[in-house]
Amino acid sequence: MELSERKKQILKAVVEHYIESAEPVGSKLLAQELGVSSATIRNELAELCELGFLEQPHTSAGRAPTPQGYRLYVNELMERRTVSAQEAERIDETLRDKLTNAGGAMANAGQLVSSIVNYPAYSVKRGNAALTVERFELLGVDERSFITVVMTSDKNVRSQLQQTALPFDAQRLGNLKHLLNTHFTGKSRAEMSTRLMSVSEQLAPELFLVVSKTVEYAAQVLDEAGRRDVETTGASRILTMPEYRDMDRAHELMTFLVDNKEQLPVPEGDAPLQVLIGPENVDAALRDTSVVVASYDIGEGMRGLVGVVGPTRMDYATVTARLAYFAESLSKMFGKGLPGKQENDNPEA
Amino acid sequence: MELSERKKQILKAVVEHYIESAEPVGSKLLAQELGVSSATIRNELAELCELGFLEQPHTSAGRAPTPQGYRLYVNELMERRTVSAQEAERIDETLRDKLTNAGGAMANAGQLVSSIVNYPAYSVKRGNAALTVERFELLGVDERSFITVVMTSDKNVRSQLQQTALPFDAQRLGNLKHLLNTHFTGKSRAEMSTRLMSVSEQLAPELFLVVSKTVEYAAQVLDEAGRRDVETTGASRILTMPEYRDMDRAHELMTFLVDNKEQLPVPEGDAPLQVLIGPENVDAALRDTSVVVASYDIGEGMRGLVGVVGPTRMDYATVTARLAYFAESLSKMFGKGLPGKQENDNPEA
DNA sequence: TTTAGCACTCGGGAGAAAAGAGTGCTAACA
DNA sequence: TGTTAGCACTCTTTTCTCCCGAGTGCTAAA
Repeated sequence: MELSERKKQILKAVVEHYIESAEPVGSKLLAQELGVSSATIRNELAELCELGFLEQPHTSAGRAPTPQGYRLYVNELMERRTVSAQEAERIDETLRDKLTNAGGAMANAGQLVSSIVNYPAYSVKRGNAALTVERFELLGVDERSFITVVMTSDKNVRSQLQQTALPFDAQRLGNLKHLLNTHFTGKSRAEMSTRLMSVSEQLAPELFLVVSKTVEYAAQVLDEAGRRDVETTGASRILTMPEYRDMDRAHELMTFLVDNKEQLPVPEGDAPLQVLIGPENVDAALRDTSVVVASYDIGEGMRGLVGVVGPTRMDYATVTARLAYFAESLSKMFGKGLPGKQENDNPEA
Repeated sequence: MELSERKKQILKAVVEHYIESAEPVGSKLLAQELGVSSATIRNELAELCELGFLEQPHTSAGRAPTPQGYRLYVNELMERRTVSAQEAERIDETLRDKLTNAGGAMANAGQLVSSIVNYPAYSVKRGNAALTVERFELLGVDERSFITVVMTSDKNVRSQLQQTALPFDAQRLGNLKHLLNTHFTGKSRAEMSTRLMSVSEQLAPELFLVVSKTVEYAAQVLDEAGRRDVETTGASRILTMPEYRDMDRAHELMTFLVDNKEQLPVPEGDAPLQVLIGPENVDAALRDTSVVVASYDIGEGMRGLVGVVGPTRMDYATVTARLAYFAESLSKMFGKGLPGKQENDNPEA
């Protein structure tokens, strides 16, 4: 059944007041706002309650939205705001300031979002499990150490200094490099391991030790790049919100954000923006929080993910607008002006 | 004036009870513990109050230690425990588990300590401002991109892929590398900048662009290595402590730990363990918290730093014992079994 | 110097009462 | 038929009071 126009108006007003005050809203306030009597409003409110959009904490209290109420609000009622010029300016500035400095964009994204929307936030680095090593390089340093350089198939480069038990001259290093590049490039982690075993038979033990160490390092690099990585920030912001006056609730959510961050929602589709309200979250610990999550383009067909976590009474209009703008800006930044990829995926000034 | 033996005993008992219960301790409990009458204890307590070691929240309450009381306790009264065998085992295990995985030791140290002592903790990566580039390497990838490898004077290696506007063949790359290694190694950040300017005159503009970009990257690497870096973890642990029942206090400390972590105490001397009690902290935000901070050896004359933050009612005996043991273990791990340095200073399995 | 005894202080908890906010229902009204 | 005014009712929150208990300081005796 479609709600009457007035009911929608009332529901919208209730949601917005509740979002602002965190307190059940009564008929009086609404009456004066909509220009009808409080009795009329009360009739409507009672019906909205029966329909499941509103609820009363107790008999003689005002109404608060149910998750279903928020859902309708987000889907239909909420004005789809775009950020104001000042907000845009502020976000752009934050982006410019922080992102050009050292430090991975992913790690920072959550932090930035959190400061932009004033809720806890998280960012997800999606791992690429299909990554392989594209090229090995070995640079001699002295007799017993050399630099291993590994370039992965997504053009990231990493390197480490490696000590060896036996002396390595330039020629040996060349041979080793050739061996690595012929046997261990373009291989998955698992393939690298099996290949390592088959190679072990053909090599002197001391040499094999060096090969295995180098391959191990490469595997480690791939692991790290392939790992899905979730970072949360701004968890302490919830302490200012009335729903987290209760220490236990606050503590529960905060420890969840820190210790179980891997379980934060990571929607599959490429929807630019997604809102999960209360019980729509699969994880029990999030059953009375809402999550807004946006994806952004990091180039080369890859997408990053940032999300915001807050009470169901979250300011959806503002959060969605700002988050959308943020994701858009970030996509743009990755699209252009990226001269080359660096170790930590951080774009260069 | 030196305190009588009995006064010390009483003070010690008060501190320990208060540490455990967070509630002012009365004469009755102490009387029964020390085998004298409560009246006697009361006299002693009154004197300890006058001397500034104890205080009363209000007239008819028990006594709680003042910072001065804690200080005496830590300096003289506290039994200098060593960790029990189980504790040691647990710490060793935690260390083995976490530290061998990917991820910098410094970043992890705080996290480990926090889980070991059950208070918020922080770790400091001391920057080395005197760092220079020891060696540049350039590895051609294709016509318009090459890998820059930078080895710093502390034998760390970092690398990035770099795009160029004009095509670069092997010979040009060789020249460029030679130029970088003759002009920009062993130089401080500032020197590198001035050297860059003087070099600019002798080079074609397109070539200079590439040089400057590479040098900029090197500078960035030095910056990052030179930056003092503080990481905090476990801030949410305070929410279970009675002194942070008050949301405002909890919020204040938590935001401080997140946003102002650079202001956490970093003692200068190489004392293995240092305790800062309440107002002994310079920072106002820490005036009613205590900090225990330990330094550990990361080899090559460098020292790392880990600290614990908690209420003045911190369990000093346990914390100092565990932290000392942790720092010692960490030093040992860095001392041996470190085959070579990696990018992130993480020891290899 | 220690102890028993006692009057006193103060915070915290239990109720009771009052205040306040908001409701549902009924009856009148346009 | 939808809207409104009025009113009794419900339930929470706040305030006030009272009382209890824990603990003290002081005094006088051992």
